Amino acid sequence: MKKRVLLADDHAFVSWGIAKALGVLDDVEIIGIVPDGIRAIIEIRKSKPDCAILDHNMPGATGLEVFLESKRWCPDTRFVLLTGTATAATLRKLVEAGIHGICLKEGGESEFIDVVRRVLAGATAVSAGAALLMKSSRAHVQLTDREIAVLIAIARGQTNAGAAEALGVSPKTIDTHRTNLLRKFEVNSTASLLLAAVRIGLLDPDNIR
Amino acid sequence: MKKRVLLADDHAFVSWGIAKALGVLDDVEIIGIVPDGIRAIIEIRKSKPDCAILDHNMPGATGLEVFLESKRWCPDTRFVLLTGTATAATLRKLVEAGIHGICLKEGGESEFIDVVRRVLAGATAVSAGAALLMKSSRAHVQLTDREIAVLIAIARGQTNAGAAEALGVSPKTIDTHRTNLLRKFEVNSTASLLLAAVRIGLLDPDNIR
DNA sequence: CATCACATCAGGTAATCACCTGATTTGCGA
DNA sequence: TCGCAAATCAGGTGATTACCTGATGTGATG
Repeated sequence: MKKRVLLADDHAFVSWGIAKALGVLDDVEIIGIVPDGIRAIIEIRKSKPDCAILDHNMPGATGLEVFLESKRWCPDTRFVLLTGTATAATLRKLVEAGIHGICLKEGGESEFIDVVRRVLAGATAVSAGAALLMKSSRAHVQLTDREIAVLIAIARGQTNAGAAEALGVSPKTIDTHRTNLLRKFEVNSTASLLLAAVRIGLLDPDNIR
Repeated sequence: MKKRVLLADDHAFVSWGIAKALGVLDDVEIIGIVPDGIRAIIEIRKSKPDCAILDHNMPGATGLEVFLESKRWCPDTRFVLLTGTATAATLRKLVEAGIHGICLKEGGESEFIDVVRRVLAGATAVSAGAALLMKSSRAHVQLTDREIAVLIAIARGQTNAGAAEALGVSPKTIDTHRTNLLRKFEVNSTASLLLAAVRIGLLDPDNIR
């Protein structure tokens, strides 16, 4: 009985490469290839594959989102994230969420095959590059829920007053959070604050509003 | 005589896929694979390949930069850009600079092979997806040199006064440029301005300072 | 040569931010 | 129960931004 594997990557070229790479594993059968997060969630829930290979940056939903949603419906499916652009923060979230395998595209195809093989065998596997990235990244800024909410409001172009109304608090509260954010990020303007938040993967410029 | 081809992509997994895809072309020989823009420039200049396949987002130098630098030394080398993340503005710059082939990773491997084949035959080729992206992108904001300089100063966290000193003009001039930038981007805060600039690929959050 | 975009700068006003001290409440873990 | 972090808010001050009108010089373009 072959392992049924689903691929999700918005770059068809990469999907093709993944399929080609998995060709060397003779107990693997590709049962589907989808180009975005939404279809990944739908397809995983429908076909309940033994394993899903997910990209992180996809239209519709990120690999992390696909995993969090899908594991509730398919607890037996094993998940491998294969990404080229994830930040250390994202990788940590994935590990905390209990993903089975992580692999960077920086690593070659043999590293990837190795991770998939181990995950299919029931283990968890993190490629060397991904492990290094998580370890080496400097202590990242830790924000509270409220601070993140304020950050997003600011990213939307809201003033203190606007954000206050949106969050149902006093403008002075927003002011406090804003000042705390500036302190945490060690910057001196809201403009730099947003740039710093984008840099560490906390904000996605394409995904505001 | 086989065509000598060089690959440049920071994701070894993708390079592997490219090499695998090019395997179907029996007149192609991969003479090297490099993981960043700097080494791409060095290697192209040294080995003068018949063709170079370049990623756009690489450490060291972008595909565009590699092309601009390399074509001066190797006018006979043909260049193909294969990217997953380029903005329409970047693609337009590449076309203007006279690159021979452009292909998106969204397209499958057959599309890529097709582009490479045509470029090797002496033609120029732009994949369907890339052509669509360049056409469909909304009229992008056109900034003057000075506005870009001010934008970068702001991104560095400078105030009007600081930027004025850095650029050797009056703070009032910075104020004017800033206001014009807000108008051009149709936003109402400097914070949103920077986010918008990042979104269209004008600012790289990882590359400030 | 007239026009137009670009860059420069001034003066002014209202809004907003940046930063401070200080205080209260809530909930969680030692 | 004793902190302690998080979230809430006030009052205040000075810096900075946002936006306006208007002016000048310059270089390109038709």
